[in-house]
Amino acid sequence: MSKTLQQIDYSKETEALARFSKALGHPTRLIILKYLSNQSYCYTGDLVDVLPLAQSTISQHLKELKEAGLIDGELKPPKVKYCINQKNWKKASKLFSTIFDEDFTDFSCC
Amino acid sequence: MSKTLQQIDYSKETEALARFSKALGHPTRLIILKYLSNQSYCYTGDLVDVLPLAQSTISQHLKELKEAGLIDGELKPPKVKYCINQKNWKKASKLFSTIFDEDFTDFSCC
DNA sequence: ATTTATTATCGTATATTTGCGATTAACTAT
DNA sequence: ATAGTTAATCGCAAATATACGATAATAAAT
Repeated sequence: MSKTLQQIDYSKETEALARFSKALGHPTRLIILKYLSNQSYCYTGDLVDVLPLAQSTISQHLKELKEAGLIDGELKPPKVKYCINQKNWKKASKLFSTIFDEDFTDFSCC
Repeated sequence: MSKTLQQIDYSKETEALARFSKALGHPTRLIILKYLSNQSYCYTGDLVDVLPLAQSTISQHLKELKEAGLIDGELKPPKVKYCINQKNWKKASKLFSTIFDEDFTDFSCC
């Protein structure tokens, strides 16, 4: 009686929220986003100067944030200028709001 | 010139937010939390009935949510009654709010 | 003491993530 | 054309995550 599996069809919203959450699920990436918000934009090299991680590692984290849609990269040769993707950031914000809404989970319980 | 590494000392808040995010970073766990919020509580078996996943897999996801502090489990032999951990849920809510605050990232950019 | 019901844990396989150094690619400037 | 600067990608290793079936644990009820 194996409960076959793979693919479960999650809703678009669930998929999206999981994606965003996963991207936020590493301290380094949170630091990057925080830095990015303070500076409004930054280059890869700025982060390499700030973080005690190899350039390749930081580049990888940036890639993940970009693939999750949370940041954009713009070519400014020979640099790359990163900034937060406002559209998706708002989308993420809304999705997290629904989760943490009062009536999502305000129960007397256990 | 290796940028030694491991351990980076992230702030408590960053660690906590990463932890919560990671726990939310899988669709199945979001479904579980959603279910849990609709029912206010549930047993493992309820989820096994609902989700197309093996009992052991679901138990594992519950464990992760529990270890992240997002849910509590109470023994009601032979069942286990799960519910959302309101205290940590609020904590998570606040942490995510700080991230998605207006002034965290509302810039003209790129 | 045995059986039943429920759930956690173990062992395993596979996939993904995280990190590194080395290399390549892209574009400037000489 | 060559050299310089910056960042992405490749290849690798180690750790973690995700799924499963099988087994163990827990407590109730017979």
